[in-house]
This record gives sequence, structure tokens and C-alpha cells, in this order.
Amino acid sequence: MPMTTASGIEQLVRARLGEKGLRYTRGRQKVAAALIRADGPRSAVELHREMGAALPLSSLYRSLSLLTGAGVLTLHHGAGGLTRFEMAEWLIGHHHHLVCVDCGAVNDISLSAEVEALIEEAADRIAGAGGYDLTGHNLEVEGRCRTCAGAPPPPGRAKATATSGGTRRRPSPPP
Amino acid sequence: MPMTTASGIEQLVRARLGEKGLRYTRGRQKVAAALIRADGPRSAVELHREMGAALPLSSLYRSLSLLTGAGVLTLHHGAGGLTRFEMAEWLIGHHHHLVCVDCGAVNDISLSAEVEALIEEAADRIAGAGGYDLTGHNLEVEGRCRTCAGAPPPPGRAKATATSGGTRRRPSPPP
DNA sequence: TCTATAATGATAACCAATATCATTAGGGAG
DNA sequence: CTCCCTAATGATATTGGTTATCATTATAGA
Repeated sequence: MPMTTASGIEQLVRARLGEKGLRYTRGRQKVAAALIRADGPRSAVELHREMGAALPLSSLYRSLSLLTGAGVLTLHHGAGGLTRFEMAEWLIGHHHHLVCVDCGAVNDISLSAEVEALIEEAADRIAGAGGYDLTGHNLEVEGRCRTCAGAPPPPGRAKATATSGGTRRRPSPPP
Repeated sequence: MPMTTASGIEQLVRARLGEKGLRYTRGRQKVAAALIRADGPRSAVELHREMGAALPLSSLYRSLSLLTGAGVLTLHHGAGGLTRFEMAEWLIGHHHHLVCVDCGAVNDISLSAEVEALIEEAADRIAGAGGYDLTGHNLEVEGRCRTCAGAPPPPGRAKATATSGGTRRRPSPPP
């Protein structure tokens, strides 16, 4: 089980970079800290805002890439076509995501051990059948968050742009 | 249960557009046909190639947006940060995805009824707890496809570009 | 056929993400 | 402690997927 304190995680990150011959720079520390603080994946722009532009975007992007390459971060492609990063599961534990199909907000969630076990088993079987080398799995529970479900988007809070109306859908079953 | 023949699906699409006051143009027919033919989500560029550039990219993008807005298509954000589209579940049935973390290829998969039921139940509970209005769920089984696992990427088949090395990871558990 | 409106397609604009490159910082050898 | 080599930074330019614009064309209905 991964240790859960922020400083504990930072230790592991520092070690990981060290054994790869990479430096745990102040900029990289800021990025890691911001992502440890977060309760879900964050995009470069979101991080840039959350950390008060304490790091130029170009450096931020480079740090994110490097940390991902080092296995410290994992990335997810979400609403608005933008890439969101979060600490790898060996640092913060296995989990899944609850995403808002309207604004693209993402929150970490966990499943019961039983459901988790069944999914794991199913994933294993499926990957094998498809000739895939299984690396993981991720369940995305999709819905509309409280604010998005409540008021019809006050024109100008668009956190996600996506394919023009792409995230704004309400399929409604066949007539 | 959704009807499964290609022409049957096209009927439903035509009807859906009709009741929304939209035309089922030749261009839109081509897009729908190409996506019905596909065995998984496709990006605009992939479709453009697959249909022999029979439709200018600008029109293709517009058709994809329109069809998505009409509930005929659903979109997924995948490798390389690009948006992939596929026929909505009420047309081709509920399913999940097997994705290659290296090249970004995506294939449709299905789960057993039991696992599906459990996931559904869990999703329901989770959405409720988070104050979300549940709209659906999607399990992504992640792995490396046969070709990507086999040979170390013959430098120049990069279907996915992503965050420079973003998709190229092999975390390996804590030391 | 005429007309109002939707749809098209070429083009320009946008923006997240990446590459480039001169400058700065850090760690090890001496 | 200083020098030096290399990694890291940050400003800037560039790429590429996607969207907006707008004049032109096609379509349905009167």
C-alpha cells in the first residue's frame, strides 16, 4: 500500500528522479506539490492557475512531460481535448474517476474490493483475448455535477470547450 | 435492444435527424456509414483517411459536431489528445473499450452481464454520493497491442503523439 | 419556379502542446 | 571554493487538431 502523507509521496518522487539521474528541481517540486494537493487530474493550464503562475507555462509543460516519463505521473485525456495529469497509482493508490460530461470536472473515486476484483478479473480476460499486454484499467463514471445539473450553464463558465456542443448532449433513448 | 444491421441503424439516424429538423445529407450519410463500419471510435483525421478524403475536413468536423449534438454520436478523448467519435450506445449497444497505451488504438469490448450489473450498481451509488446526475459509465481496459508489444516502435509509425513520451511509460512499482 | 433557409467548402483564426535555443543553475572534480 | 560540464529553465516560435467565418450552393416548401 502506498504511503499517504504528502511529504511521504514527495520522498518517493525525489527518490524516483534520483535513480533516473534527474534533479528534483524547485519547479518540479511545485508541480508535484500541486498535484499531490489536488483531488483529481489537472491540466497544465489548471495547474498554472492553481499555483498562481509561479512557473511559466513552457516549464510547466516540460516538467509534466518529464515526470510522466519518469513514471511519477499518469495522464488522462478529457473534456475539451485537454490532457490532465495526476500522481501515478503506486504513489496515491488505485482509483477511478467521476467526470462531469458538461464542465469536464474530474474527481477520484474508489470501488468496493469485490467490484474491483471482478473488474480486474474481467480486464485480465479481455486483454488476453485481444492479444493485449494488460497494463491497467480505469472506470469512468459519467454524470452531471451539481452546478451543471442545477442551472442551465450561465453563458460564460465554459471550463470545457470540446467539439462544439460535444459535451452538451442528452441522447435520450430511441423513440 | 438496438437493431444491429447497418441499414437499420441508418434508418434510426435518419429518423433522429428528421425529428430535429435536420437533413440527412449525403455528406452526413458518408460519415455515419464510415462510423457504422468501424469497430471502435475514430478521429476526424482517421475518418478522413478511411473515406478517401471524400469529404473536406471542414465539413467532416461540422458533420461530426452536428451528429454528436443530435445524440447520434458520442465522443471520447484519447491518445494524442485527439477526439474520437462513435455511434451512440442506443444505436450500437452498450460496450466498453480496450485501448493501447502506446499507439492509442481503440476497440470495442463487452462485459459479462454480471460484471456489467455490478458496475452499473456501483456507478449509481457513486454518482449519488457525489451529487452527480448519472448519465453513463465506461471502462477502459488499458494495455499494449500485439504490434506495440512486439517490436520496439519502428521509429515512424507514431499514431499517437501525446505529451512527448506521455504514452510511453512503464511505471514499475516502488523500489 | 421562386424563395427562404440549411448546408457546404475554402479559408482564416484559435489554442493546447511542442520544439528551439540562448541563458542560468547545480553538482562534482580538482 | 572555483571551474566546468551538463541539466534545467524560460522566452519565443511552430505545429497541428479543431473551430469560426462567410460567400456559394443545394434543398424543401409555397
